[in-house]
Amino acid sequence: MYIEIDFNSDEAIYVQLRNQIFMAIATSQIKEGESLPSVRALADTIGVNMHTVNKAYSTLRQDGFLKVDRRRGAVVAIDIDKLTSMEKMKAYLRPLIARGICKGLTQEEIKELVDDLYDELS
Amino acid sequence: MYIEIDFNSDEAIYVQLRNQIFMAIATSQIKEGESLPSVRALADTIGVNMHTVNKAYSTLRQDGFLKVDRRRGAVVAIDIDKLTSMEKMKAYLRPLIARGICKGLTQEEIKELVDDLYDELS
DNA sequence: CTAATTGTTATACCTAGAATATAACAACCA
DNA sequence: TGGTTGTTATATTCTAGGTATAACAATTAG
Repeated sequence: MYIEIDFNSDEAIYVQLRNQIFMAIATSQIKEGESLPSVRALADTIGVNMHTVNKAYSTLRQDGFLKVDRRRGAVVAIDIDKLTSMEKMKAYLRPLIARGICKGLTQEEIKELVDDLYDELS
Repeated sequence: MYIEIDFNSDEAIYVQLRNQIFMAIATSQIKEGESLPSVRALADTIGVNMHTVNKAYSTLRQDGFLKVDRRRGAVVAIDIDKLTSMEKMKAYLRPLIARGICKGLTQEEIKELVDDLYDELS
């Protein structure tokens, strides 16, 4: 798993980490049932504190992307709840779409971006 | 202009404010060339500090949504730069799409959400 | 059995950002 | 002239992010 953190970004490290894990799962670099590195190991390789990685893992567990097993560590286990996922996605999307409309982006242009990203990420 | 702030949200007030102004412009509640309330007036009506509103206005100006005129205040003036807008949108969208793919959302389902939101916001 | 590693929790500390509170400035307008 | 505009400056409080140790029970490897 290739993780790259931008320490000069205004985005929190644990958020960057979370997003990269999203992308790794989406692109099947990590698959359902496979284990992620231990919090200490990953923290060591990317050069951050153990608790920063733990926070990323904890939020991923809470949002239904991981399950933590004593013997296997953090295992990818997606909790599929389409209704909730759609609602969350809609809430996240709303201000972005509004921003795009203000900037004159058309419905088709935005959906082309979705197509591009969907291809890039799966 | 109807602004509603959730003081218990983990989202910064100036970000909520920015997003609601996006939505107000997208839905034509405020139109190109029209003025927004003064920083002091808006701060007073929603019950926050003047600088919080000023920060929202400043970022909107910097991102090309407003222009500030001494005599007319903050005026809606969209700086259209489609290439930059598309790139920004793509960067914002990427982790969201990745998250959706992980949760099993299909390309069509995501584009339906875009359709719904585009209708809702224009 | 022992030693090392696992996730987890707790505590303490530092820093940066968010928000508030005043205050002042020049420019504008009634 | 007096009030309002956007803007800037300074100071304070509070919270979140990140780091640093430390300890715990459970598991695993030697």
